[in-house]
Amino acid sequence: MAKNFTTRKDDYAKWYNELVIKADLAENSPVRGCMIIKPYGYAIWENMQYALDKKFKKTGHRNVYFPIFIPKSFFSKEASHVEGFAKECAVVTHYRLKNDENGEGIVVDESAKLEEELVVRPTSETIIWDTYRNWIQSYRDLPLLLNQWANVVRWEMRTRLFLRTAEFLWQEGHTAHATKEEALEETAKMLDVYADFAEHYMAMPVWKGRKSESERFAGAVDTYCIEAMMQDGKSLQAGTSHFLGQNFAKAFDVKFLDKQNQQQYVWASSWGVSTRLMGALIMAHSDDNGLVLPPKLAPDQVVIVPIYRKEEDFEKVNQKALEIKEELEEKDIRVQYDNRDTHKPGWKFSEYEFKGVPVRIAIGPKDLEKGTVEVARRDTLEKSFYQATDIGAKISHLLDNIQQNLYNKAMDFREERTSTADSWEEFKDILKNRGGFILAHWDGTPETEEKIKQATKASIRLIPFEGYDEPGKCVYTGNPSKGRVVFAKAY
RNA sequence: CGGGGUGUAGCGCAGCUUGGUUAGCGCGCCUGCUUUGGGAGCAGGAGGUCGCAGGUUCGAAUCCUGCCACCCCGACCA
Repeated sequence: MAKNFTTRKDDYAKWYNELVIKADLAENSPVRGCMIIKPYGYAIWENMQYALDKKFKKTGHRNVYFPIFIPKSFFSKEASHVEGFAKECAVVTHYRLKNDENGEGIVVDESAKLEEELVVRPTSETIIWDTYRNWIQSYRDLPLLLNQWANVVRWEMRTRLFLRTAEFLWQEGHTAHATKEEALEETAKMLDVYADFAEHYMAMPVWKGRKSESERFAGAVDTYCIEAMMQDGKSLQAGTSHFLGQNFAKAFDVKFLDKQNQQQYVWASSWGVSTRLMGALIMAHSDDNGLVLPPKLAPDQVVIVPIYRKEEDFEKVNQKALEIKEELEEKDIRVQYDNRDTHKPGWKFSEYEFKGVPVRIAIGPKDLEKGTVEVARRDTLEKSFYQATDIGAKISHLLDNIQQNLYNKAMDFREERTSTADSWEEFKDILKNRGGFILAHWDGTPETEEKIKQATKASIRLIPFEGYDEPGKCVYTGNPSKGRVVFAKAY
């Protein structure tokens, strides 16, 4: 049991904050709103990156890198895009510092003012589409399927580690296509990639759908998203994929000659996931004993702790532990053998439990006599003894089992906390007493959406692609509705 | 930017109301011995511009003024 650790029931927000700090994932930086991602947290992010990057490559994308600075004038070219991001942009205005003449230390050198101010990218559509103009002339240049891993800055008022920070890490895909159909297909395909990643790697079930007009990306024609339920019943947008139509092509004059020798504007998509996924991962599975990580993303899948009293015990235990480590590594299991004598076993147990290592193996003199090892799984906190023979296959199987169990648990939780509401009273009652997702009819107007949000703080998280399109009456106005949408309070 | 709160050792805090020896406590850290199957015990030790600046006073962590920083709750957002 972790010491001085807030429980979820006690204060969910505090539980999250403490978990991030105490599990050594990240900490606040000297710069307000920015975070320092620590080695353990970064290792998880690297595992996410690696898995996603493979999927991007497999679907035909290649990586590029565009500058962090964007000329201010680029931003004004797509009207709704500027409007969406203008309020949260950091701007570089000078390029030199100097010693203050009055001895007040280093100051900005006013004489070194930039001719054109540079915006620190909040997203890269503008600079990328300005460049695509030169890269695309013919239908033979299409499709152009590129992605970049980068940092972006959005000057947020209130921040929380991983969930919302002024600077965050992400990946942004930017694709160009000859036809609308192709661009739409790409938008849907990449959402599927995200959903697949969320479910199979993060062990986190997600809803797929489209955003309402008010939640749409600034500059997009349509925004698709995946939404996951956190353990407090709130929804977290885990990934977005945008159909940009010809908006950016027109703003940046990106045209190509088709087979009929006709000039046409290019069709576009963009899509991204960020370090926010770290927040999602933490809140999807962790418990009052600390972090719980799915084996596929855990930096260490197994930790081996040796138990001994005397030096001669250690030599024997150590030898066996090294054998087991090797057997596990042969099965491509990421394993850490912690034979430090600076910490006691009990301390190590607590430490790795708090850090969410999926499986712990303890080996002591008694195990050597019996030919066993003690195996503890983090997800259920169960301990059992395994015969040490063929340990690699057994643990490999156990890791698969844990991965699946985490998914099932998250899915059960989501199902249990998903309701349908057919009246306004019912809608309010569910939000107040149960929270979670509510499937309800909506008349399709931004006005109603806004009123519901004002009244309940719940917003439309997504409009499902399929399966919920039977007509009905809006839960708020009673006006005709084309189908149910998903309402929830959101991060 | 509105409302609330906090700045004292690496971290978490007490002390401030009612000014007065050398500023304390817990965790962590260092040394030694004993320990090691769920966060060890004992002994010794290191570590402080009390957020910053000014003022009141014989004397300020403590009282007064100004400033700064950070956190929480709102408005904005992936």
